[in-house]
Amino acid sequence: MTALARSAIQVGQIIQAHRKAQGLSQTDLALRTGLRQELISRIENGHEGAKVGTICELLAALDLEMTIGPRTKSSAADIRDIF
Amino acid sequence: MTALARSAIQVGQIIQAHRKAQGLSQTDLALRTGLRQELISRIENGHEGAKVGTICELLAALDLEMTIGPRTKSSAADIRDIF
DNA sequence: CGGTATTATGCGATTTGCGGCATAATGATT
DNA sequence: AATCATTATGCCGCAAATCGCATAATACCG
Repeated sequence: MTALARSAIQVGQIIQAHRKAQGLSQTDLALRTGLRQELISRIENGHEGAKVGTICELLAALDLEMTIGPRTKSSAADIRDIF
Repeated sequence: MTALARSAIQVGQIIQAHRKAQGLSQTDLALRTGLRQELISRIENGHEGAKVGTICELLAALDLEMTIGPRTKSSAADIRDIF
């Protein structure tokens, strides 16, 4: 459900996965965000230098959010360790 | 422990909080990352257009990581709901 | 196969990030 | 208050992101 994003490549993959899961085209996302389809394409393919603001807009349009916390190896397996 | 970051401003606040918590100055962080103190200052103050790569470097230097998932209201309280 | 939607890519133009340096503003310590 | 550490700001220059448009490549469907 919640995915790790330590690089731009991972960010792109996550965005693409959720966009597809919601049945949206890059153009749809572009219309929602005011960005351009070409840019979204590049970002989904791991564009290293995308801006934070741009990413946030995309995430918001996809009803996603970003969280920041201490580094962990896995993401779901050791939730148990919290308790 | 893990904080929500829906905007560049929040990203900056989180970075600043963790930097201080680790007893580091902006200059210290700059040395670790190869970035400049001035840039870190601007990012901590919510620089909208910072690059994703730059943010990732800062997070890594602070032993933090970013995760992306569906939007939720609270962050810790309803972890219980997962089970 | 043919046509259409979707995604990827190249390019010129404009905007903007970031390096780099200087310095102002703020904060802490004595 | 004076000094020193830390953080914030302004400006220049270069590199790069984004725009905007065109179009190629690919996938989808009848």
